[in-house]
Amino acid sequence: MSNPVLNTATCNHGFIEASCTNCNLKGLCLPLAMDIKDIDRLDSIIQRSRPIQGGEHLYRAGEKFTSIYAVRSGSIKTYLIDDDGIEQITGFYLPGEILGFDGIDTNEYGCNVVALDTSTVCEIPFHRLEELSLQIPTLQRHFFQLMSRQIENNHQMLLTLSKKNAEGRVATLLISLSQRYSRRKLSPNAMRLPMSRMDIGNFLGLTIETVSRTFSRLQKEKIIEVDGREVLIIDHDRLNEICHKTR
Amino acid sequence: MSNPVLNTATCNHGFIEASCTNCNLKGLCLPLAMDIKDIDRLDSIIQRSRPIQGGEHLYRAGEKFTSIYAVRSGSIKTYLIDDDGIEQITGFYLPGEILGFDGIDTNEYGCNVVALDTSTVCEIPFHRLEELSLQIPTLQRHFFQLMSRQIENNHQMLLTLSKKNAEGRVATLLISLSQRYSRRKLSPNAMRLPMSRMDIGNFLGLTIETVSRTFSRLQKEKIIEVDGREVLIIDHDRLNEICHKTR
DNA sequence: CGCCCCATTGAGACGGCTCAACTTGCGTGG
DNA sequence: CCACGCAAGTTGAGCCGTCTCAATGGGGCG
Repeated sequence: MSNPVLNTATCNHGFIEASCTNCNLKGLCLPLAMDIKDIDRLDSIIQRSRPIQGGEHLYRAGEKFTSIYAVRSGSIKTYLIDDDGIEQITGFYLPGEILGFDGIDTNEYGCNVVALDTSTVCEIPFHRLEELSLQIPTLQRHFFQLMSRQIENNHQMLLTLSKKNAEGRVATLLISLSQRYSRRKLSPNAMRLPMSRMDIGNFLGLTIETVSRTFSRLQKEKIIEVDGREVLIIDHDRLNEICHKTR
Repeated sequence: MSNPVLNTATCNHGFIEASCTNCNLKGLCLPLAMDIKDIDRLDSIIQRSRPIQGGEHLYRAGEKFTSIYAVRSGSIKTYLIDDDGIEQITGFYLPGEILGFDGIDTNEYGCNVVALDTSTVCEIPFHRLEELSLQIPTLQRHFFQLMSRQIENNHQMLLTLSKKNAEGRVATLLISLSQRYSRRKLSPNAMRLPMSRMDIGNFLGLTIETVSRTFSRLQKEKIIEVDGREVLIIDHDRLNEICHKTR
């Protein structure tokens, strides 16, 4: 179970022993493109905690904003709750991805954050990150870039929700997940979805029935193979085309 | 025509004479909550240019990212173009609002930006703003906050597109515009829409016909009065309720 | 074994889209 | 000054994709 690379490993989610320097996500995550000695400074402010169980909340909308988080293992969703109880999932986060930016403005978290699987996260106290960003220009730059990327992703999502039909939306999600898996050197064609049909439907503005029917249709057309949460992408090219299907 | 407050005024869009210190948008815009001497430092890197005509582009997606922009007068829209030519308006920007954040990540602008009316903008070269942010902690903080706010706005927009019906979407846009007008001490109940029905439909994921019918219905129910682009909000409370109408 | 939850599938309803006709306002040119 | 064309908006009729409601299937767990 213990990782031979890490000399103080205590469990298979690797929290106590972790450091950015030997983290295999450092090429994706916050330390991207930083000097070794700067990574050590960043490392010293990062806190790693015990794993979060699936269904457990990391924090909720309205709580005082203190930290941003990097996903270390597992998977996480963020969601809004409207005045009258309508929920909207605003994103799924996989290892190496960073969340919590939406709390900076009001000093309260804007989203609810819950683990989909058993997950571990790195907590980065924002005020210390801010101080460090004043001292390390590449960190400040990188932080701006991460927020900018989130804005771009949201813009793409607006287009998806506004212009695409059910097939286009589902295909777009699958391609996005596939790309994010392959960035982590995992297979781009075989994946286990971390979220339920309910979550997919909520995220994409569809009912679970429509999501289910769409999966079935894509399977019948031999573009994907689906077995519950296991998805195989058979025909990547056609799936890419379907991403652009409009209403 | 010339503004008596500004001693070198040359036109009613006020570009050459402008400075943050005497700008009546400073309470909304980038200088928010900055010291006077820091505002002067910010001011010194900001460039003001000639007015942009309605329909004229400020920049296009793919061009090299150099600056962010604050709207000084008029109104501006940003939009994406998909691989196969589908356009999605990603935002409308009114005086005091800031755009261009989406270019930081890739060092290319992500959106196309075009003026809806004759407009003026303040151009803020990003690399100089970055340098200044390292020296002025409140500026760095404020910059983070502005990007965070954009992320939060986008999340709200995802909810709107994913969960609301046509009435809910149109009402949400009207309330948003109303709030932004009143922040500028303008009437929250009487406004002239800067964008066409086409733009509204594109932004909200509806056809122009549906937008038009929705305006007509809201008018028949005496919630608003519409005359082309002139809109009066008659019953603010009911319009607020309609914002939450789901599919 | 039986219960519950999640997913799938089918049948019918409905909101928004498509297509088309008509109106209105505005700029151009006779 | 009016005639004309053009762009933008409104309104109506019919269609289609997704939702709603309901029944069924399958896997995990007490």
